[in-house]
Amino acid sequence: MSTPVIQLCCPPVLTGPLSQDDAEQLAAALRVIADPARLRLLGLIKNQPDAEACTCDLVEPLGLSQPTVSHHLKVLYEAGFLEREKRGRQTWYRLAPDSLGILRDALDPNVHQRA
Amino acid sequence: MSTPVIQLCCPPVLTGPLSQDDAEQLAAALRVIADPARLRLLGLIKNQPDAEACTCDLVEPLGLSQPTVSHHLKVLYEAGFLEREKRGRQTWYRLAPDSLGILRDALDPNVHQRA
DNA sequence: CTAATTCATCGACAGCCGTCAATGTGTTGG
DNA sequence: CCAACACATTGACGGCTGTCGATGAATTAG
Repeated sequence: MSTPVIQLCCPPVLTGPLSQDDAEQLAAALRVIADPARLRLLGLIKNQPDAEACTCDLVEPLGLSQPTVSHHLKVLYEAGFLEREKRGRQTWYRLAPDSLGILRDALDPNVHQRA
Repeated sequence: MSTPVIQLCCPPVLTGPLSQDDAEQLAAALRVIADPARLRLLGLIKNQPDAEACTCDLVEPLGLSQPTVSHHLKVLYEAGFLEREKRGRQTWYRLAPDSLGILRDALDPNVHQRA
């Protein structure tokens, strides 16, 4: 029932004028990672042993309350940037493959081809 | 006196845990383009004759008021995504070279190298 | 069964931001 | 000069969202 913002959502920005719908979808995806806490979460998880982390590993490094960390993890998960797996009483998060890559490609690969 | 958000601002997200400052700078840059109107502006300007446009060319395609368009152009300009030139009574905007490229590179070029 | 642990959810608050109408500033045309 | 034009700025409003404390739900340990 989640709403994967990152999923075939992102036409290139500069190859042509964006439609209103395309622009809104891409903006929504960008808004998810346009937050310091969420950017740090991605880096923290990626550089953990086995490239995965449970919530408790992330609260202290971020310096935010546990509910706030949980909130950010949910936003990232529902947008498709993270995968989630419950093991016992903890929840483990991993990076979803290629989610950032889709966004990166939307920021036009052909920036060097000047007009 | 502007504050060019895009200028050596963006360490890669995934190569290591981001510091609080780095995360805030990158988030600030992303927040500038995490808006449908501003994304559409970039595409509109780029695909105009000579890849430049004055404000009056952009108001109607965007479907927003002239003050709002002016506001978005100012945000994009001050962040370093647009160049500005006054000619007579109109103001012309062009894409700043490689501004999007810097952001794109910050979204980790090595997404495919899994852990 | 009970207590402790881990995480998610809820409700509330404050600050940020996109939007517009109204107005101001500078430039061109007659 | 004066009127018209192009654009920027101001002030105000409404909605969104990041944050937290308090609480709830699920799992494990004893």
